[in-house]
Order: sequence, then structure tokens, then C-alpha cells
Amino acid sequence: MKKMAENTVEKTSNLELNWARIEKKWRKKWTENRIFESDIEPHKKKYFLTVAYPYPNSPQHVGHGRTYTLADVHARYKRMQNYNVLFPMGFHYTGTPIVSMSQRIKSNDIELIETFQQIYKIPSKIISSFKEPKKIARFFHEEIKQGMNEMGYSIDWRREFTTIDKGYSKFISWQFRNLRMKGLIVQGSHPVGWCPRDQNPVSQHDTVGDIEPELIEYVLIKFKFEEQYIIPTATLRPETIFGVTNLWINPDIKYVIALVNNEKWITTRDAAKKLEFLNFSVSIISEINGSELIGKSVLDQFRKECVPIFPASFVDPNNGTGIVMSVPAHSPYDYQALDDLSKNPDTLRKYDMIVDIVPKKIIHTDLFSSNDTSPAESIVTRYSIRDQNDPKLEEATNKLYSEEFHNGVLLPDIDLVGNQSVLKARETIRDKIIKQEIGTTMYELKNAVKCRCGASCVVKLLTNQWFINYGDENWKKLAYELIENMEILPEEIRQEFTNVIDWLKERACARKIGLGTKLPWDNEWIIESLADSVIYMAYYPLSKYINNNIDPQKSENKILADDLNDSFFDYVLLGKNDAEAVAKDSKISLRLLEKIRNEFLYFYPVDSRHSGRDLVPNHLAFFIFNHAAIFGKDKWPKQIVVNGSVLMQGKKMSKSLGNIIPLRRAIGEYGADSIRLAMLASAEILQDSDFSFDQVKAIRSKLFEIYRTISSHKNIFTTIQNSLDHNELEDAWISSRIQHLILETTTAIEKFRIREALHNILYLMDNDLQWYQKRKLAKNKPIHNNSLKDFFEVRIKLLSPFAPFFCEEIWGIMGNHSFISLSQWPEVNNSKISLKSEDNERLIQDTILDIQKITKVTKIIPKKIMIYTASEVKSKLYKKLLDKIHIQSATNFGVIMKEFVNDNDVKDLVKRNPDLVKKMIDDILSESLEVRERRMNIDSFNELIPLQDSISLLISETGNDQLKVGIYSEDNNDKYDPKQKSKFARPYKPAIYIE
RNA sequence: GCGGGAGUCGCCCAGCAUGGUCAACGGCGUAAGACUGAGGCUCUUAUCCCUUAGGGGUUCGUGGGUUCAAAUCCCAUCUCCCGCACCA
Repeated sequence: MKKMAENTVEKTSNLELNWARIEKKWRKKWTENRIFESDIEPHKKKYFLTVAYPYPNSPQHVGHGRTYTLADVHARYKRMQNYNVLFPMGFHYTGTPIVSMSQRIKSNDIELIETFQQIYKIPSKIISSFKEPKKIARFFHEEIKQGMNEMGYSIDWRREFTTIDKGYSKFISWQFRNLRMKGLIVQGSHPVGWCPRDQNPVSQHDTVGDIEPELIEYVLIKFKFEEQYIIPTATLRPETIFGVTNLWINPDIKYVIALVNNEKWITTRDAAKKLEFLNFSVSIISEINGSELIGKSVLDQFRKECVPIFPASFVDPNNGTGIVMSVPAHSPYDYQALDDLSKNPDTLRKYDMIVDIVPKKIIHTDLFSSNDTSPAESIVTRYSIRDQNDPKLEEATNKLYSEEFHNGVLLPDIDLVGNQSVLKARETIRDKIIKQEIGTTMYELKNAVKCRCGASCVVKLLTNQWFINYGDENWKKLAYELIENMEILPEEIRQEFTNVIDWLKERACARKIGLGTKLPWDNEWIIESLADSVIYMAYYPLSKYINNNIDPQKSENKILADDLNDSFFDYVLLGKNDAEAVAKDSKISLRLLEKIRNEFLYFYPVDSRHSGRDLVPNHLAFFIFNHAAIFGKDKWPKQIVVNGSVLMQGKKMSKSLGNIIPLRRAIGEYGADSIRLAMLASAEILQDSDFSFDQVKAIRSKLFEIYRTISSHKNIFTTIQNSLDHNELEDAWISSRIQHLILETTTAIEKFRIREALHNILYLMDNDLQWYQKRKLAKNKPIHNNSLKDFFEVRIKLLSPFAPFFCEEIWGIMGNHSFISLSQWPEVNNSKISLKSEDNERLIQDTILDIQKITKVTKIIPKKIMIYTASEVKSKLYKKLLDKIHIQSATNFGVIMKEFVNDNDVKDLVKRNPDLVKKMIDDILSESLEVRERRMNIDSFNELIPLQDSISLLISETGNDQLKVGIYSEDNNDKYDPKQKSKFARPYKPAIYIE
């Protein structure tokens, strides 16, 4: 068919909006009018919403922006729904990365300095000030704050704080004393990856190549040698002690004899060192060559049996103790080494040995026949292994170990653990060996890890480490109770929270270095960053009143951080004790104390907490636990909203890819609103969203188009229009559509289906507008009228939480002198919902579609179009069918027919034309429930009315002004129907004849 | 191993909660046309196959099942991605 009619909107030249000017203007107005500052308003419902505060060790990039933007949209949306919204922000200085950054600056680390210079464009003078950690934090703090303002976040900045402010530290001390009193802080030892040079734990981002240090626990089994010595072997499979036939020692390396916890051990020098880090007392006595031990025998204290020591080159001195026990039936290496040895007469002669070992099978799995002498032998044959240096041995070993771990059962004649699973037997034997002191355990790094400083890492056993005991059963119960009563959005992620609560156990909560608050009862320790950031939302209502300056001058509404003490927090946050006593104790005026308490009571609990999904297994879980422990149920948070991360043009953002775009730079280039929309529109909340500047540009031009459309219709907002202008079918329709869009968009936002909401606002609304304009244009009627005014007003309001600067500007263009940020969220007007209108326009659209299909297939260029609506009796039948299907849910053709042939109203029609009934049943079944419902609720629908109304559109669509259109009811005897098409008419499916 | 998630029309990606308006949104690409001196941008139309009357056929990782009806629900199966701690 023909192209759509020309857009009536005047083609404006490709002038861009001056986004920077608009943003600056509204930022200034918002600040001047302090519209985002919230205080107690007793008669208004409050909404307290927080988002995880930033760690200021770099500027914000577009990836950070997503969570904050979502929270801001939420805040703005709630504000428009008349809530007294509190949206505050703080800065998390706590932790080690900033400190280690400053050390890298001190040591003149080129890589870091270049990052600062080239990616972040920081002047050298400032970089040199970064030798002091707080300077780094302060610099990025201001940078991030600027960015947040430029993004238009509606934050109440009066409540801002950092986590190393004195007042905050007092608060955290209170939190920790509180947890400790409840018995939730415990002390113990814990193995960590450790850099011996830095004297610090290492984790992934402290290592060269960002390798996560992986710890494994070996069981050391002590074999007795010549009465006075211990030869310890390290194993992951202590249950295989039953199959040990010999030990392996590497004849080519040196071992040491060392006094380890008052026993004389023979190990490698490395192993002695490792043991030292694990708090064994170690002093080396002398050296001994591996070869000196070959051929000797040792006593297995577990079985009270002697086994010989044999040489093997596969023994790795860096692994374990450098001595391993040999289980040839179940270890391919051991099997192969024995085989190699027996074929090597030179070696045997050299050490004067005989090898007459029979592998001892102790574990059965279905993978190997029970007749096989040894699984190791089978697998070595299967993999055609050459010798003990064959790389395929590794694979064979993994295969066998994994098989036996999952499916292995100890043979029935084994002591203690006969018939037990490998898993269970391993546990039993391990415990027994340790208990009898014929063995112990040893941690080791699974992978070779280097600290960024260059030193090789080891495992260190930290002692006297402080833990928060998230494993406490009663505490877990409370945590479950909390999330059961909390809304989690999106709901899909709830399961993950439950799992996390389930497996959380003790977690270290203090370290020796970094910024932060000292552990109140042990000054050597600094409270760790994931422990001091779990209930700080409660600090926001207070922070406004706390003066961290040393300046002793107290203003009437401020208290000195120095004056804060536990009884203050107990009273304000928990309502404990008597106000007067507390006031006296803390030197704070009773009036002010009550005021602060009231402010806390007014704003707490948190109504919504936003964060990225990466924080679910840590921060958010701790947030839940700590609230459950410290606060009463009425102060438990009500909602968590979790969002996915941001990809940059489909790739993960990383420094090495060079695709980290600082947020402020992006704003400068494209404007805040376009960035905000691009972040939110590209994916549903839990998915990773793919950010690209192409999309930002597309959105920016979409906004510009909205601007152009609205400004070209500017006069509709200022002139009062005759209501006769908008009583056409399409006017009722668009009013009805507006109500749907309000309802659907609002529901979507409530559930944080933001992509869907934006899709409605930016695209679906356009479709409706286009249809509406098309109809008006075809009729040659003006489109400047009240329907359009409503449409634009609703659209801009719905858009305003997402694109606040732009919408304020448009709001002004529409003739308003108020802030759209403070306007009312659109509400659904039920009286404007018109079911009939929706069927009207649907019928017109379907009919045009049918005509298009016909002309496409027949290649007719229409001169005449005849449309026949279904006869009255067919409508009656349709109603009856609808009732049958929708209300009685009868769908069986035979059953329905049987009934209708006895129904006087329709029996003639039905008998004459059963096929029609079948078609009508299919028609109804293929409509959605919603449409069926709608048609049930319309008592009479005269199709002639909308079809008559659409003649003008048919003419404009065919592009033929000479087109003759005839619209008849099938019942009309005067109709023009040369091909007898009218009999095919069905309700909502008129028959068509074209020539 | 434990836990979570994904496989859709050339590519990217929506739909799946609440089965029916789904040959399946949108974008990219491709083709034709409008605009232009030419291009770019922009706009229109088309884009699984067949079809001279609004029709039919085959599709949503694979194989089954439930249903009048399945991309959507159930079962099985294959493949891929992410998290697992002392670190923000």
C-alpha cells in the first residue's frame, strides 16, 4: 500500500538541544530551592531509600552509574507519589586498597601513575599528594560527588559523611560492642594467602595477574624412621593409608632435618618454611641428601607396618613435604613409578634394592571390574602411559581420583571404614590420625601465586583473628525471618539470598592495616570494610546533627562527635534507657536528643536498599544479618532491589581493555539524561546491560524528537480548546490508551521492570500517537486538542524520574512554573477507559490488514472496496459462543453444536452452516483472555460505526482519492455484492470485496 | 563439588511469571524507494517458505509429555556463562 502520510510536524533543522545549559539551569534551581532535602513532616508518609555508598579510589565510570541511577529513579518516582523521600549518600573510606594505592604512589609505581594521568586525567601535582591515603579518598570523593550531581541524583547532601569521621567511628564501635555482647563475635585461627614481604593477607586483586589464591588442606602422616626421626608425607587422601606400600623420595634433592614441635622431622627446606608460617615451631638442624634415605624403611604408625623408601623423579620438592606415600593400586603415578623402577636394574643395583611390591587394592568403584588387581594399572594401560614423566599421567590421575571420590567405596575387609564411602572414610581416618597424633594437617597454596610486590605467597595461619559468627544458628533463624518478611526485587533472586544465609559461617571482621575504626576492645585491629558498612543507613538520620570538627563551638543543632557514647546510640537507635540520664551522660541537651531520636523514629526502617547483584553474597547478606541482630523487627528493612552489572559494547569493563569511561566525561559529551536512559533501557534489571554510545545517541535523538513534537504543539497547552474538537472515536480511544499506559507503566516501575516501563514511554506511546495522528489526518481534522495535551503531559511525567533535566525543561515549555520533580504522578482515570473504543480501533486495524493481504496476493489496485459486517443472528451466535467458551469453558465443537441445533435463536444458521460455527469458535479461542473478557463486557457493538469512520483512512491508505467504499450489513438487502462475499462475514471479521 | 543463570527468525536481543492478539518487539545487517549535485544522516517499504481473496506450511538448543492450543507449563537431555569469602 501507500506510504504513511507526511508527518505534519514541521521539519526543524537538525538543531540539537543545549543539554549542558539545561542541566546546569535545573541543577541550580533544584539546589537553590532545596527540593531534595528532607526533614520530618509528621503528616506525610516517609520513604527512606539508600544505595550502597561508593568506595572512593577511582572516579565513577558508567558501570557504577547503573545502581545509583536506578535508586534515583526510585526516589523521584516515590517523591511524585507524594512521599517524603529521603535519599542520602555517604562515602566508604574503610579498607586497604586506598592505603596500598598510596604506597604504590610512594614507591613511584609507573603503571598506577599512568592510569591516573591518562585514563583519569589527574594533574601530576594532585597525584603527588596521593602519598597520603586520605588525600586519595578525598579527591575521588569530591569527584564522585560532582558526578552524582551532574547525573541529577536527588540526594539530600546535608547528611553526607565518610566512614572515618569521628562520629561514624563512634557509631561503629557501638555496633561492635553490641554484637560482642550478643556473643556474635568470636576469636579463632584462620589460614589465609599471605605475602611474607608485605606481612599481609593477599587476595585476588593483590596478586600478579589477579589470581585468586586457592588453599588446600593436606593431611600429614608421620612415618617413623630409625626411632628418632619423623618422615611426614602430605596427602589429600588419608584413607589410602591402607594401601600404602612404600614411600617416595626424590634422590636428586636435598632435605633437611629440623626440630618441628620438638620432633625431628625430615622434609624439604621449603616445607619447613611453610610449616613455620602455619605456626609450627621450626628450627633446622642439618641437611641430608634424598639419596641417603633410599632403600631404608620406615614404620607406618597407623597400621604398625614397615614400608621401604624408593626413589622417584616425579616427586615435586615444592609440593607438600617433598615426600609422598605410595599407593600403587589407586595412584597412577605410584603405579607407574614402581613399574619404572622394577625395569631399571641400574637403580636397583645402585641402592641395593629389590622391588617386589604387590599393589594393595582398597577401594571399589563400578568403573573398574572387581577382578582388576588395581584401578591404577587399568587406567595407566587405558591411557597408554609411557613412564612417570608422561604428561598424560596427570589426566589419568584426575580421572581416577574424581571417580573414586564420587563413587568409591572401601572394600569390606578394611578395618574401621570397610564398606564406607570414600568421602566418609576420609573424614574418619583424618580425624583418627590427628587424634592419635600420628599426623597433623598442613595448608598449602594450590597454585603458585605472586604478590604484586613480587614475593611468592604462602599460607599463613592467623591466630587470634576476630570473626563475626554468621554460622550462629539462632542468628540464621532471625535472618531467614527477616528476608521472609522483606520484598526482594526482582523476586527471582530471593533463592540466592536464602542460599547465602544458609552457607555463611564465621567471617573475619578485622585486619591489621587499612583505614577504618579500631576494634574497641583490641586496638591492634581495624574493623574490616564489609563489617562497618552493614547498618550505616541508621546513621543518616543522625549524621545531619553530628559535628565532626574539632572546633568546640557547638551550634544549637549540632553535637560534637567527642560527646557521642554508647548510651547515646542505645537511646537514639534502640530506645534504651531514660532520655534525661542519657542527655546528662553524653552532655547533649535533652531537646536535641529527643529531636534526633524522633528523626530516627520517623525515617527508620529502610524502605528500600539498592545494590548491584555482586553484593548479594556479601554486603547484602551481612546487611540482613546485622539488622536482624541489632534492631527490633519494626526496624527491619522492607525491601532490597538488586541490579545486574554493565558491559561496555558487549565486553566486561576493564583497564586492560581500555574501555572504562569515566561517568563525568560521558555526561559532558552526551548529556546526563541520555546516559541515564541508555543505562536503564537496554536490559531488564537483573541482567547485565550493554552500554554503548550508539545507543546513547539513539536515545538522545529520541528525546530531541519528543522535544520537537511538543514544542511544535506548544499552543495546545496555552489555549483553551472547544471540546467538540475531541469527541471523535479516536479521541476516546487515545484517552483510553493513556489510562492503560499509565497503569502498565506504573505497575512495571513498582516491580522494577524498568526496561518495560521505558519501552512503554519511549516507543509504545509513539505507536499510539502515530495511529491517532494518522486517523485525524485522514479526516483532515486538527490534532491540536485536549487529548493530545493529556497525552503529552502524561508522557513527560512518566518520563521525568528517568530523564529529569529534560522533563523539567519540557514542563516549562508546556507553560508550567513549578517543578515536574515535585508534581503528581499520573493516576488512572477509570471513567476514561473505553472498552468499545479499543474494539473500534482494533476492528479498523484488522480490516485494513485484511485488505492489504488481499491486494498483496491478488495484485489488485483497488477502485472499489466493499465491506460487509456480520448479520445480527451471527452476532447473537458469537455472544452465545463467547459465553460458552469464556464462562463455561466449553470448547468441544460437537458438544456446542448439539446444543445450538436446539436453540431457536440460532438453529437455522447453525444447521445451514456448521463450518461457520467452527470458524467462530477458533476466532474466539485465538483471542487472548483479556480480549474475550472485554467483548463479554460490551453489550452491543455496531461494527458499522467504526468502519464508517475509517473510510477516510482507507482512502488515504490506498492513496486513491477516487476510491469508492461501501459498508453494509450482511442483512442489508440493498447492498452491492456481486461475488456473494457478504456471507463470509463473521463478527469482528467483516467480509471484504475489492475490485 | 556447591549454588545461580542462559540457549529464540543472518547477527545482537525481547517474549516465558499470568499458554491464545506469536512467523514471534526492537536494533544491526541486507534490498528497494524518497530526500540530496553525489554521499552521509533521516524517512518509507520489504526481509522463514509457498500462495492471483484475507490462506497454508515449517520454526524458538534436543527428545518426550500435558492441552482444543506451547517459545511460554511438566519431564529428560546436550551446550555455554557467572559466584564460592577475609576482598571492595
